[in-house]
Amino acid sequence: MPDAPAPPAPSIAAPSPLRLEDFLCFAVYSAGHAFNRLYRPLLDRLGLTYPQYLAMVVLWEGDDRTVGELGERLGLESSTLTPLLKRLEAIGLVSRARDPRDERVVRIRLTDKGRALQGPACAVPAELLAGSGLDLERLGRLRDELNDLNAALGRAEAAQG
Amino acid sequence: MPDAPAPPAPSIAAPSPLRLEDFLCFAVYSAGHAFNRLYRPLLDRLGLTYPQYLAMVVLWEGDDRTVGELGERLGLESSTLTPLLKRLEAIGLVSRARDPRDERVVRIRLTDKGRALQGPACAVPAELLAGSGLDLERLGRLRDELNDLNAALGRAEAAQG
DNA sequence: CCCATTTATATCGCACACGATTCAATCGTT
DNA sequence: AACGATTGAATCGTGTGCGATATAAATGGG
Repeated sequence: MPDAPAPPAPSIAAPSPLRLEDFLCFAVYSAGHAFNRLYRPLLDRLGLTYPQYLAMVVLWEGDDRTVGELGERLGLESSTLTPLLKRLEAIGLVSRARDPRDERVVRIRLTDKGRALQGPACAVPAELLAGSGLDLERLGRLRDELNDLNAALGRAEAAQG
Repeated sequence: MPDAPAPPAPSIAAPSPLRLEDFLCFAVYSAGHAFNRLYRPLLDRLGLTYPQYLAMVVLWEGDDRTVGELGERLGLESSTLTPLLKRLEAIGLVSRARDPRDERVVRIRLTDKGRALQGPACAVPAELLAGSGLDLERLGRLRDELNDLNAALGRAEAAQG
């Protein structure tokens, strides 16, 4: 799979062999929406959307990246990133400029305002943690499992794509 | 958490206390995109998008549901579902009709064409499984962990929302 | 019975997300 | 030097997603 129905449900002559709860992909899909909903009110205070926040996290890790590098890190296409980065530019958090050494490349840099947002942004995950009462160690294991899954899905895509 | 950076990374005077790999929410976000990309070529043959496929799975489980019931099951708002269901209607897979007993309610029913799609659709998860070479038992555990996480995130949302 | 409230769906505006395409700049080969 | 192929980003069209709002139908209190 990824999504084969669980054996525990025998489904003897079941009318539908497809049960939504058995889909790993649906669990992932739902968790994505749940995170989005939980992050929204916190990120609203920073004036960021959730994907914009992730892009800023990458930029806080290291400045002066190309659109392609950001896309590779985030798993997004230029057709998604270009408008997103233009919005970050419009609110004054980043600058976008063609690299004079290679005019095909656009380099994304943090502005002072963008850098200043890092402090408040660091508080966000901790706030979420506090509000959820979840076991940190277990969440870490889950994250590692998901990253393994992502690697496997990436290989599957490369193999069949 | 949900997203606290892992303890294993001490980040002694690290320039950024936020590392993308440490985010559970990013692992979920990426897995969602990965599933979408893997499903796309298979679902293209059925003429469905990934969310449309999930909606059809719910309808194959049981027909004649209201928009609200589908939204509850899928975790989607009417503002998302209404256009999606209109597209399913446009390609002839479902019918949408006001309930004569309560004209506020719209009932979604499968057409013959929609029911006929169930057979081919059942093959899709198995195809994905075959193409990925993943351990079924481990995937089941991961799904269960994610569903626990979803429940916890739902509680957190209800508490703070 | 009437009006205020609630409920179910639809509409609108904004922001992803991607595939297909386009365009300019660079690279490779000759 | 020239030109075809490749690369990096942007653009376009389609389809989610959601919050805010709208609308119509049902409900309830007086």
